[in-house]
Amino acid sequence: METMFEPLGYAPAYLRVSEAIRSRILRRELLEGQPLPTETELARQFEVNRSTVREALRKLESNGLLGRRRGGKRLYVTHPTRETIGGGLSQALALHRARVVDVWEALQAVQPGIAAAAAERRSAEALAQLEAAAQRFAARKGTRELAVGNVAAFFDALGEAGANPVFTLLNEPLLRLLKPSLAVIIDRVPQARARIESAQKQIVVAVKARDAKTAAEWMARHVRDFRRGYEVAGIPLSTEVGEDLDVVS
Amino acid sequence: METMFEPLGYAPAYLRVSEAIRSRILRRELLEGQPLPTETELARQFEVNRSTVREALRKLESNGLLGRRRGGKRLYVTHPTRETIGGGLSQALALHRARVVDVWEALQAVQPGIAAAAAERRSAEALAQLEAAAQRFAARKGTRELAVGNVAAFFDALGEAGANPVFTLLNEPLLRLLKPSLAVIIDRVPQARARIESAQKQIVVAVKARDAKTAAEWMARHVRDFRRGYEVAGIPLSTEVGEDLDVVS
DNA sequence: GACCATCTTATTGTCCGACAATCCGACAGG
DNA sequence: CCTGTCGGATTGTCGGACAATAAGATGGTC
Repeated sequence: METMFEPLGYAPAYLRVSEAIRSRILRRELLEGQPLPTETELARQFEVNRSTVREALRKLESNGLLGRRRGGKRLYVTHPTRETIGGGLSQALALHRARVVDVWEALQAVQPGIAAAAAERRSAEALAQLEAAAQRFAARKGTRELAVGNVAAFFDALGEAGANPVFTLLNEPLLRLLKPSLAVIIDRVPQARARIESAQKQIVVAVKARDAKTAAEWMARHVRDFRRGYEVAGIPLSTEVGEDLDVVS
Repeated sequence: METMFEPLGYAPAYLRVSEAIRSRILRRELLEGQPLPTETELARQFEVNRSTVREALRKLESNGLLGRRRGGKRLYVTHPTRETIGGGLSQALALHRARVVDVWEALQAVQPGIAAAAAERRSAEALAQLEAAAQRFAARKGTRELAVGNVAAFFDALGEAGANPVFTLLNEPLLRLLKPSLAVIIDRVPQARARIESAQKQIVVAVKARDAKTAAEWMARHVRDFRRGYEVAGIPLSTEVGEDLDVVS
């Protein structure tokens, strides 16, 4: 027999509490930055034990809906940041055995669109950020790690310039996953830095001129270059992206 | 003054416990499907109180790294599902005030790539799934909600056919966010169903023929059609995608 | 042996009360 | 205005308790 009846949903108290808070945050009845009542107070209002409240809070905390100020004790209403999302998503992708070629393919699909959006809508400040990022990379100073960070910063700035939160949020996990292999490329492929630098320059010019088509084309070329980088560096495309096991909270 | 010193990091016990378990899951020392020791046992091993263990478990649970079987009591090691990720991401996008135009733009960027990947790599079963989804939509029966569900199922099947976990995971939240507005389109635009049906047919043909280029082109057209749908249906593109406030756990 | 009902035990969900560490805000002094 | 001090509030953690129920063992039936 097919499933005729759903199990009648009994939800444990800690879930109901976390749902209650979550829904008020989503409904914007609790605003970002606003401090949450103390645990004791919440326990009083929900008429449950403080331990139960704490379990609910831990859920919301790791969803990025609650957070605390640096070194602080109280919880504040927060919205999930790029980092929160990026951490969760890249963790999930690592577990699903995503390979560098998968991530690269996604990058190839997404980035030209992002570049186009950035060219169309970039503000003056966003453009400045983008130029700054490109220049920081072009300075060529610093370790491999720094260079990789600067590449990521360029993509981030571009995403930001597109003023599309979807792009901004999707960018982060992809870059995070590519970073390790990108570091290898920069190490092993002598001309990598120069090629990246020139691509960034072209993209900046196009974005500055609000030329979406050219921006997208250069970006497509740029991303294709990464793939050649993998080949030249001798990184098998089927390498699994490994989560770096860093703390995500 | 610039930040000269990092705060020396003290992590509360519940965080250290959850990190310890998380890292063993990511390292695949704990395998999917494997049952976790009981709370009491974990408390014994970590030498902390059971309440502390429980807080750690709640975190992992809402990260999708632990879950329980239907109606079950014990926790098992899990990998984050499409739904888990999709829930979190769409919630985040809703909070960041993503608008339908933002989501649409992302769809426009991603979907042609997905269609191309599907055409190149689709297995026989995946193709069958895709055809089934298209036929279910073409049947035209059922409510608006059912139709919307079938549209989403088509995109899902396509993502699956691409055999790229990145695409699979990115697809879900975008569709979830579009669903409500898509429902309005199907309601208000008489020719919507017919246009979707024909686009799906063309895409299926291209995927079947392993013709990546055509698949991508039709998909691009298909997505562009959605935008026209918004206009005809009188949905402002700047409408914020509203999270439906459904339980995500 | 395979299937089923029943019983026992183990485990989870929830509560209570307690206490040390420490963050917060106020307040006084240079 | 910055710095040092102080009391109170709040969090992190602990131990112990108990009801509800899922999981596993037991034994009977075909």
